Amino acid sequence: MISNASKIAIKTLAYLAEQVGTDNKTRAQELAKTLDVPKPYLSKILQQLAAKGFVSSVKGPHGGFYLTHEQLDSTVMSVIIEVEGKDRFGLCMLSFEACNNAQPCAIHHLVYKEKEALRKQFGTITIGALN
Amino acid sequence: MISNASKIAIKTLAYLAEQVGTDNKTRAQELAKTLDVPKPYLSKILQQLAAKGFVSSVKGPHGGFYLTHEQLDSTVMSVIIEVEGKDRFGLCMLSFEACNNAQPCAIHHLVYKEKEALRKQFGTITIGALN
DNA sequence: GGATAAAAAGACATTTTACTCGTTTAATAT
DNA sequence: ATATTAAACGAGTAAAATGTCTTTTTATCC
Repeated sequence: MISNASKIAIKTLAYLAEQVGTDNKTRAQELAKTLDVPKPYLSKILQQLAAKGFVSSVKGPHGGFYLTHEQLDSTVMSVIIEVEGKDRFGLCMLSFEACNNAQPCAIHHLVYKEKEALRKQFGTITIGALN
Repeated sequence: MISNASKIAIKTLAYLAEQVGTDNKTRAQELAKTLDVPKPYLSKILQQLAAKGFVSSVKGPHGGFYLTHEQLDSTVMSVIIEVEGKDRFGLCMLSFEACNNAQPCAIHHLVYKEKEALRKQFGTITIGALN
């Protein structure tokens, strides 16, 4: 229901959230091993997230990735949207432009409650609140 | 949340369901135009569905696609699974093998209710009950 | 300042999904 | 029977998602 890149992003940020306070940075190498995802792909995603301020990083010896307290407050939804470039949960499941309660697609009434609920959940929960 | 092929399949079957009783077959040409989807792609999907008995077809002049009364009873879920080859809604959103209430992933408790609800909706609703 | 460690950057490869096209097969009407 | 119509089949193309590799930059330690 979300892309692989989103999954990796969420897993990684959830893991880094647990490390906040320990004054530890975590290398991409280690993250990849711990989370069992390909390191180069993970790195690419982390770069994108770092560029947009969702995660912090330092280069060089003893460098790595970490989260500030402020970064714990990003919502999971904002992370997904950054990674995927769009809000899957806001779109009509059959891709009708103007699908709504008044002009519903064939499955609108079947799914809109759940879709809205997921949207609200992801829009409310923060990285820091995971786990 | 579902593939484009699934969307096309659902739209098409929903449309054909409306035609049941009129003794009309609908050509791929016409379906493509009405539903505004590429005809060759639609044809391919319909072939797959026809091979598995989700839709009926006749070749030649005045041929086309149609649904029998029995075919109205296929669930939307079974159509999605046929087209996509898997059940997206049954899988963990973070792709953890053994994700469940006892051993939840980082977002399990955030989404499992909605995921189960969608699964139930799609598993219950039939093509004939759409619209 | 030089060696080293680690992220950043960007080009490249693979896989999956989406979509197209040309030919064959089968049904119908005449 | 033959022409016509429309689905079936199969190969091929395009785009997006996924994943890899190499080089460059930056920070740190000595």
